[in-house]
Amino acid sequence: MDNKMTSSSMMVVHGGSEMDSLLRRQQELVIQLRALILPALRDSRSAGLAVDLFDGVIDCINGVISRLQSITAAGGESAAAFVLGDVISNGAGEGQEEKPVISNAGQKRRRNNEKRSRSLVTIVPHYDGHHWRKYGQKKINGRQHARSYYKCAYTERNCSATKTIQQQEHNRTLNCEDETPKYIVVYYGHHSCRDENTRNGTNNDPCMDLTQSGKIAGAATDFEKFDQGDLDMSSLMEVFDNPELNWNIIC
DNA sequence: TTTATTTGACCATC
DNA sequence: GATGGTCAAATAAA
Repeated sequence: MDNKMTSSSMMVVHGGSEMDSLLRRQQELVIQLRALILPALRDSRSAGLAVDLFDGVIDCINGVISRLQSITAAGGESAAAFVLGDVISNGAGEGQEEKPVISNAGQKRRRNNEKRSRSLVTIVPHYDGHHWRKYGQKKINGRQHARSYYKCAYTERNCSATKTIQQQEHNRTLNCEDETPKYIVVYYGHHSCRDENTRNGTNNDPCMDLTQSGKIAGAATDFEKFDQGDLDMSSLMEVFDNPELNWNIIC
């Protein structure tokens, strides 16, 4: 995937911050690959398996980053300032500081950022293997595009997972000159509906049912763009190598 | 008729 | 008071 990765393991001892950046880069690439592959998986079982695998890889990377942080902190070396599990640190928070919410009182309150699981930038924000229902849209102060709010379509299963999608603004000063719209997707909470199916020993995950519903939050148009038949690695690499797609996450 | 989306209002937090 | 997150009625689409 990235040739730079092959030599990264040699930098652990003396290059903590460099290792950080390499790991972050690896994590970004995995997340991008996840966003690319999931739309092409028509079979819901395959999509579910792919989500599990990708999440497992991402979690492993997070674990390594966490270990590395603790090592560099103990050694007095300044670790790179990034948020674990958050690919686009600072940017994903929309300028908000990560402050814990103390009170649980009241139905409507600002989101508890501690619930945030992960975030990413993708050109296919609706394809993450889950079935979402849009429940709101808000114009965010200082933002060109409105933010959309989604929750898991299976809230009757006590699934509390939510996500927000916001189109990323063009920033030509930072080498983002392509016209392909990108979206910042921030995930919150946890898919308990998925756990339920896992416990039952089935793969019939309603969250993963990408093919049966044609109304997955604006998915149809995006799916047509990316459903080009079976994937093969050579063509996949061509996509990544395509400068027009500009796979840089942090712009 | 059912289901999903839109949108204004409400509420919590800053 | 400003802002962001959520609710719920109205509306649109299948």
